[in-house]
Amino acid sequence: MNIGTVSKLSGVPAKTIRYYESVGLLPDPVRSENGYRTYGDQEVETLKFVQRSRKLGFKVKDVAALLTLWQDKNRASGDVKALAVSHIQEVEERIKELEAIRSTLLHLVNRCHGDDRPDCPILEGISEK
Amino acid sequence: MNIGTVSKLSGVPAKTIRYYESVGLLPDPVRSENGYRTYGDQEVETLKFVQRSRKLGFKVKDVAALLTLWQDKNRASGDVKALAVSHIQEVEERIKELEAIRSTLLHLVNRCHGDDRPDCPILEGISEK
DNA sequence: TCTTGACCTTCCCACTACTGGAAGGCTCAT
DNA sequence: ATGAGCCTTCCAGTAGTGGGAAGGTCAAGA
Repeated sequence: MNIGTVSKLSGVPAKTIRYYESVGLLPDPVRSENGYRTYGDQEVETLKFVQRSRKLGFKVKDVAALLTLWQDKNRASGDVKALAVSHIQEVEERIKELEAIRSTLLHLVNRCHGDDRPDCPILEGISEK
Repeated sequence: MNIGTVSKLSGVPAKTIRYYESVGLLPDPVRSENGYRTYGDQEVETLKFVQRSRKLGFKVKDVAALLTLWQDKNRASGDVKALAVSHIQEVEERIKELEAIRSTLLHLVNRCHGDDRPDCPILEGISEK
């Protein structure tokens, strides 16, 4: 399988696969005689795992850790849980920040008539706060 | 006022002020004979405005637009409102994404005993999903 | 056989919004 | 004169791609 095929099967763009390889998330693949990267079914699964981890918001470095644990049959599930719990906390913090932003913006927007007049509580709110 | 003073008064790091200048968010300041950037009280206010806009999650390009509107005494408040409303929508979308992530992770974490055993529903959940 | 198109390769630039550091100049106090 | 603490510019790096150039490879059709 060449990189294009793996890309289609896994849903990860070829560019991104090469990037993951360059930062050490994926091992250097076997090359065929013409220099093309060659992959098997296993790599498709690995990439799917990476893709899903990324979609859950894990950073590439965290994914590297998860991947190691995933492939380690003697792993301790506590290690994985610790990673996930810490990530949940980050996500929750981010949600709180965004909700505070949302609330402030909604407050400002609701007081702005939003027509052709220059009077604007939004700008005033930002500049006086 | 030199850049260090403006930085202290506005809360924006000197490095960041130079960066804002380099990307055109701020105009080139007057330079004194020795080449130092020279600022007045107005610039402190501008930087505070920028700082607060950024904390509300507006991108630098959006801040540039807000800044223009802020300084335009003939602006239409509708223009500002449109920017803010569009930003609120982005924020709300991001919140929804993060909440979905949070919910998935919580679900996985709750099913993981998290001890020394290798059995791990989190990794299984990510790889099978 | 030649050519076209679809692959693949590496390399570099751009993006966001800074942040850090190096190397050097200026000012003021001691 | 020397040192601290400013200031200057420029370079590089962060995360995770996207885009594109320049070139090699391969399979199929005229």
